[in-house]
Amino acid sequence: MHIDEGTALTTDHGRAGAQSSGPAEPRRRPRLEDVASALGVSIKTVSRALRGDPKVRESTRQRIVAEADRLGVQLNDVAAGLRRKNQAMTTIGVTLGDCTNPFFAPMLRGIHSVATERGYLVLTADAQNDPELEHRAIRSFFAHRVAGLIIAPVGDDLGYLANEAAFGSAIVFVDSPPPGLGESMDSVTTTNAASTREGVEHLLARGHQRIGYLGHPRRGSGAEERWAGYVAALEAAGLRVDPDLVRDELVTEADACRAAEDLLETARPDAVFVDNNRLCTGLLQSKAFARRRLDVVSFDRFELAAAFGVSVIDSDPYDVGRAGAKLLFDRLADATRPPQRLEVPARLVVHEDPMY
Amino acid sequence: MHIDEGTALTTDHGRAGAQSSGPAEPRRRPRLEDVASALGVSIKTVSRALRGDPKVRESTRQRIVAEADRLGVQLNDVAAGLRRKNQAMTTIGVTLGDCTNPFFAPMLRGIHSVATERGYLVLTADAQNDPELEHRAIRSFFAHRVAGLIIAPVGDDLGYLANEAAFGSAIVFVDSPPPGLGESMDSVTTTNAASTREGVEHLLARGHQRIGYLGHPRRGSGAEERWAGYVAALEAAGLRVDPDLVRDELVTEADACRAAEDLLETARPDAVFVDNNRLCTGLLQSKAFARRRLDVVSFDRFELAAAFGVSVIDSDPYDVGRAGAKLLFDRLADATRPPQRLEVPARLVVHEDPMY
DNA sequence: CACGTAGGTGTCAACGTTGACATTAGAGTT
DNA sequence: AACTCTAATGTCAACGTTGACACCTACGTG
Repeated sequence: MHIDEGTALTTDHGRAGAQSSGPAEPRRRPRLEDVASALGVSIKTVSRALRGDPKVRESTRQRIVAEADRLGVQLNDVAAGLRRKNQAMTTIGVTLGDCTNPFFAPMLRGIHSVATERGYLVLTADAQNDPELEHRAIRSFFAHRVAGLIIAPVGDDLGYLANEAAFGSAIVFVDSPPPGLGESMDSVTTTNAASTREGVEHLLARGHQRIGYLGHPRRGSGAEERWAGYVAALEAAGLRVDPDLVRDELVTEADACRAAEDLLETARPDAVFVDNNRLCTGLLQSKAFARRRLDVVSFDRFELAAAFGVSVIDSDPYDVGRAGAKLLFDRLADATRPPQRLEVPARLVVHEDPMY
Repeated sequence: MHIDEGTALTTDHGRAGAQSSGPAEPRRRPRLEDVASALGVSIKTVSRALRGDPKVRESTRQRIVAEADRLGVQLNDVAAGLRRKNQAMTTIGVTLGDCTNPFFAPMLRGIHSVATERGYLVLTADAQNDPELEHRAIRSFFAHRVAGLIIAPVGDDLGYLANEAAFGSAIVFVDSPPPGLGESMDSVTTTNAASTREGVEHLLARGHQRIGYLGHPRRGSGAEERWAGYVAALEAAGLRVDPDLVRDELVTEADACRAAEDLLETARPDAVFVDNNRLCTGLLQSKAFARRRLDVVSFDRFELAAAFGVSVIDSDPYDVGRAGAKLLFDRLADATRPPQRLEVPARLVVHEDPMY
């Protein structure tokens, strides 16, 4: 690629030695100094002007901004980062246990929205449900000197983070509280137990007595709390938990699909509560469900729940994301305040089967 | 800030100076120098050892790695970035037109997978279908000195990127070719026309003649090509395009839902082709569809397509992501090669309505 | 008029790392 | 013994920015 004079646009600041044989020598990015020398001011003044420091005469500021625009000069965040306390970049890291979970996309959007407001960028990592990948991603994030971290954890011991927090990095957990870190960190979870109970009570109120349960492993992600909500609802209604109606330790959609075939065939529930959206979509894809549609309540929203008439317990993931990000920036602003544990309320969204 | 001797590591890192009045003074992160002085070698040697430079005696390397581990020293990517050509970080940026589109999550995973292999991190931005946000995100990315950029564009003139490419940044477009940049950049798209034609022919083969069309605006995202595929299939079958069967300029799910109500009620198609997944989920949520389920083929996969018996044209987004990321790193490795336009083949995945 | 004050601007030395080049020690060669 | 060669290590000056602090001017104020 040969860069000819016309490429310039904002202006041409071609590096003179045009007869250089080799091709594609990339141009050097313009820096503060280019503006400074063009205008006969110091680099420092340019720096100040571009960052909106008020200690610059308005007329100077305008000249500088104009020239910077003309040259296409933009502050180098990397260099600026190096100068900051802790060398922190204006970047936050987000690790997702599984980025294809439909819960996470809107959550990420919530995080983005807050980060953008504050002028931060978002690094993402997809742990693919593997604690080892999660750990590696987090290490990389710190090597990049993120200002903070939002973690939807998959590992069950993140003790190694305690270290990092001591270096001034803010850390917030979303979706599930900090495994292996006691109460010492900020987190955003949702009303797992109460909302599950509400969901199961909804099914009871519709006259169902035999309510199946599909759940993921009890550790992490509030699975215990959701289970507790299920138990509580049944007990309050004077019903016993029937182990035949329960399938847990399910992880993938395929697990849930298989479990659903089995559950619906053998235990014949009137209705089913599902502990998260991934498992619910598994259920919906089972032949047994297609044959005999029954009332379902799922934790977590998913696309098309309405079209299936599946009621969901929706802990608005966008809000979870925003709340998590806000918590992060608050902690960044004040490292001393006590750890916060936020609970975003989840609400039951009832959907009727559109096919009656 | 007072750095005390015991700063050590993975273990108990009580910040000793307990009597310090102000709380939470973060410790200083250990650096190469800490290892160097602990071992009586130069910083440079530590740098070499930690980066795997072979010009270090094996025994020295081991001592250094061990000590670095003990102290929790990790290379500072920010500082290293500053030293690199173009000050590029080991980071790539990804802008998504709409991060909640189910197409993008697996694509992002594909990008992550390649980036991780190469030791790069991924910055994401969500343009929310707003060209202005897209532009701002891209500017921020460059301020952070990303090595390269993967763009699923929403804006219809990204001419401002030409500049950046000249500074040595690699840029790849996914999903839709570079608007306003001619043929000058790498891109990954899919077989829009051919696969659409295949999808429509599938509907024709099932005996349908009146095939509705729901589509998004013709500019961008291969909408034109998809439309062309629809037209070609009909014409090949000796059918005319009936304008009553076509609804386009649809953007949101709600648009599609409304359009579907109208289309199904008034024009009474036998089957429908939908131009993307977002619109398809809109269709599926319409009352008209719930009442009268008909054969549907949609471009782009979405969760639960199988459960609805909707056939999809699946341009495996994971592969698109991987291909895009590979293109990016290839360009980073060789800026001079001619721009590549990759087409990932999309294949028709037929699903039968599970309810018969 | 000496003196403080505030508003602009500049100088200098970092930040943590690495490229270029210098140095040293030891082994091998004549 | 004088030499070359190589492997291993070190020194120094960047990279582009900003914090700390110095300076200079103009403008009160007593």
